[in-house]
Amino acid sequence: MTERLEPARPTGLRERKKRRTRDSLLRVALELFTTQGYERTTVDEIADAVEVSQRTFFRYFASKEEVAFTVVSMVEARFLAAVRERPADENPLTALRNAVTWAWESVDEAIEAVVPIELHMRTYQMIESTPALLAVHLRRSTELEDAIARVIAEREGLDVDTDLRPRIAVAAFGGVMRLTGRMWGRREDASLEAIREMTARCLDHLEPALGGDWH
Amino acid sequence: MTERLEPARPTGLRERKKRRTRDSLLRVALELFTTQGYERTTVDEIADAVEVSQRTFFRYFASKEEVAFTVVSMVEARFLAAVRERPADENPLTALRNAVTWAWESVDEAIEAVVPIELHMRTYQMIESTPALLAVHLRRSTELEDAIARVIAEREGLDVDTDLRPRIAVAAFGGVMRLTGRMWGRREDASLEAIREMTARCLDHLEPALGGDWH
DNA sequence: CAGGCTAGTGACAGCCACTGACAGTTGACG
DNA sequence: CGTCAACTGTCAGTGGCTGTCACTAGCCTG
Repeated sequence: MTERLEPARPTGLRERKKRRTRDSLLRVALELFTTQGYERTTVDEIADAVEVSQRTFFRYFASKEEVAFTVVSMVEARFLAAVRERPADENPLTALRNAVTWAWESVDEAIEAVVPIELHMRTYQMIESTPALLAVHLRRSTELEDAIARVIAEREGLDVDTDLRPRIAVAAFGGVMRLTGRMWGRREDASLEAIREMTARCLDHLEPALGGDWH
Repeated sequence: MTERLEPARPTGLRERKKRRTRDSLLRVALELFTTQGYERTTVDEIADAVEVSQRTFFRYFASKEEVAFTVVSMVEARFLAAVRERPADENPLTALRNAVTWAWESVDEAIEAVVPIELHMRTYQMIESTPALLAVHLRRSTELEDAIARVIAEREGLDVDTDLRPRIAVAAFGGVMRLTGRMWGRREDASLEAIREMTARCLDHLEPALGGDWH
């Protein structure tokens, strides 16, 4: 959750070199993951392609998994920040809704600053379709939701641990976000308009879905 | 999801022997996991304690993870079955609610047939507090929720893939179930009455949590 | 700008989860 | 009782990941 939103500008020669190897590792890894599959890609392979030792790979990324989630992390951090900055007079669900709308509007450039968007989209699909990664993705999502629930609770002056509403609302909201994220990864219709409309439609279904009779 | 609810009665000597080693592996593994921690327990250790080869361990359990989730799987399967058997005239949320109530009433004996309940409770806590296992647990939970959503959709004569309400309702419900499960694992107050009351209270909060104003 | 300091690296050795291949053992069953 | 198939052990190997240690190259101070 304590994630840099933007990569810091490098200063010295050393820093720049580090940044370059890191970028290379990231890009090559995602490229290999998405073309051959996550499990069928070995860390050695990635390291070889970038011409560093396997050991060096692990100095940049704590695990093979971590590479896969690097970009996702950035996007999540942006969303969390967006929620934090919503004016206090919006009610919870509205704030979340506006935050997600804002986030969607600016994802593209944010991502492109690190890797080609198209590569990230393929990565997202890969995460969703690789059991081991999906599991981690879900855990990360709940961590994010937890952070959001805290923000919401604070906005409303409630205690997250006693009042269930923040967590419940955020959990429901999180479900919608994962759904739209998946759609975006598939890009069946990935225009901003479509995503926004989709998100709105899902959210509109939330309340009625919990009502008594569906007919 | 295609899980035996009850362990089948063994017939021959061979079968019985198999069952015994499996039981031993399971019990010893959970015991070690919960006392030393999951990561600090090696498969060799488990195998040695049961006096079989490591290879044999992997013939009974596909992975180290799988052992940890053996009992959880059983409980989940029971719940799913309970949902399936709810009379068709109950509305979705009521059906889920009654299913979970029924499930809670009979978990204890069901578990005790395989391992001491107290061991399972410790296991559950361990799962929740071990990141790698928590991740898997969440993925498994969504798989279960997916199955439940299908059942609900069918009851209501809806198509899960077009109508969002089943999934949304189940997602929200799933959140509540995980919450109560966690509480039960901790056994702050684990009486059936307390759990049932807790579940009911959570469910009552669902609708209001999604409403506009919380004040 | 020389020379020391240190971050970053490669090479190597080792742990552990997991898998395939092959051979030995032991219940099942005619 | 003998044969067959199931179950198991052994062994060798792969891949993720970590510790150690020596070395090099950027950095900084005098």
